[in-house]
Amino acid sequence: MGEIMDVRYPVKGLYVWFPFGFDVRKRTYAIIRELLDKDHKEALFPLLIPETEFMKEAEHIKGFENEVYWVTHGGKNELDVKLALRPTSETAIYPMYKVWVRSHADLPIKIYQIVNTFRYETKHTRPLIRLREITSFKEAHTVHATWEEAAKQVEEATRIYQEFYRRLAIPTIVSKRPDWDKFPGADYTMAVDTLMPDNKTLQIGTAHHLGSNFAKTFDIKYEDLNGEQQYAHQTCYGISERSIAALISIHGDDKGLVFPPEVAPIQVVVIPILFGKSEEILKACSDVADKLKDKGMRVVLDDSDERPGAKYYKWEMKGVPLRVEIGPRDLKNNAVTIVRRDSASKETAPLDNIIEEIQKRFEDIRENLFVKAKSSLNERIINCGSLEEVKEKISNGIARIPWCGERECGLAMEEAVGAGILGVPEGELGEGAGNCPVCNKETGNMAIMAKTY
RNA sequence: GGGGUCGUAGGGUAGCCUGGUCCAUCCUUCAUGCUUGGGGUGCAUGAGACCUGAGUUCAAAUCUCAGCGACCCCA
Repeated sequence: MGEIMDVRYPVKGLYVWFPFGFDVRKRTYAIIRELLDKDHKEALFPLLIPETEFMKEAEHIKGFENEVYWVTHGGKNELDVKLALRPTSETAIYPMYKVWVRSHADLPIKIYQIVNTFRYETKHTRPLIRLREITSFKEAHTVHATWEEAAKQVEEATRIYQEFYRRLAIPTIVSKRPDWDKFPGADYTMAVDTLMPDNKTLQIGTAHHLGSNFAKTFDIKYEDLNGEQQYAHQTCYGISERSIAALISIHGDDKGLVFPPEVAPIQVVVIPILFGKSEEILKACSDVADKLKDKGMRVVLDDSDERPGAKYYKWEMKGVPLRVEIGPRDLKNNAVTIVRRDSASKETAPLDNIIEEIQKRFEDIRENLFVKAKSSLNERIINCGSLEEVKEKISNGIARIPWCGERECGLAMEEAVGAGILGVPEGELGEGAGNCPVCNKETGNMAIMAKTY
């Protein structure tokens, strides 16, 4: 973490991206952009939202009004209409959607933006996870003709997010949030969670079906094929720098950062092993570095005069996926020594074939990181038969337990355990057989519970 | 929401209880030179700090109050 953010900024909940961390952010967000750009357009809406728009949707207001920052003055003059710093952009975007949407031919609209948002968090703030300025909020807002199309888009959103996280080698669980935990103003919320090393889950993506709730308050209507005015149906879905919190925490180890090659600011470090002065070895090292750079790899040649061991620690801490060492022994064999950050394995590879040797390992590393993280997550999903058992084991991971789906039962479960219900996960994880621990009704739904960030 | 602990160089700390011995300790870091070189080389020299404000006092890193900030526990 010390490499990524500077936590010394003198305002609570605001942090500074170091250039190194920003580099990781840039490469991470390039992936989400790549995935979204296939089917979305990127746009940019204002940071300031007039109170008159912000206060239109009752549920939405209830959900956010306690954490809104207000701009009340322009210079010394008090503003007639206060301006909110967006806590999220529905109320900035939807007045424009009202203007933009006229006919069924205008639909669907799929727009995203990557912006900062502000929330006056009263709980403990932490870098990348709970912020007063979310610096990297990727929010998408879509408009559709029908509820069903919007529902499909929510599915598409969670699919995109899972693909995104797979690229980062982060395993995820997708579940439908319980009704009491959905986005304010939504019909329902799908959430993407992952499990952190301390056994708490981190919500790293959400997708909300807004129905026509916002369309009604913001008067977003289209003329259908029959010439009738219809309310539009909407979705929104978001990802933040929590994705980077997960990236760092899940792969990192006691030696420091570990990055999948795709997002690593430095992918290869070349370290010469010198005895006395050796032009020959330095030359071989810079040749290798140049060769890799020509292939577009991000390479550093560390020819500083620290001892090799000191360099190893330094670059390991920075999460460089591969280290290439060249010493007299290697040179004699026309070879290099390649050390992997993810597995610490030390291998000898032929110098002539260096590019392929490196590329092959990049792919292995991403795969290995994902497999490792996935099995670590799976090992910490604990099947439980009773609430007592959940309570006992919840600090060891994610508890899986039957739940009838009723609100009263769910709230009672959360109360009894002192942890949240994430929801009923998609796929096998959410399917099973048993009895709800509260009402004892038979059910095929398995809920997951966890301590959350 | 409630309770608690804390703030000393870039990072980690000693000193605070019992005010003066402190132009503030040690480790790390950084700079320079020599030395060294397949997992944190050694030596020398040097650089760098008492969160902010008010108060008590002859005297404040140390005591009091407030602000800002950090961390922990409980709901």
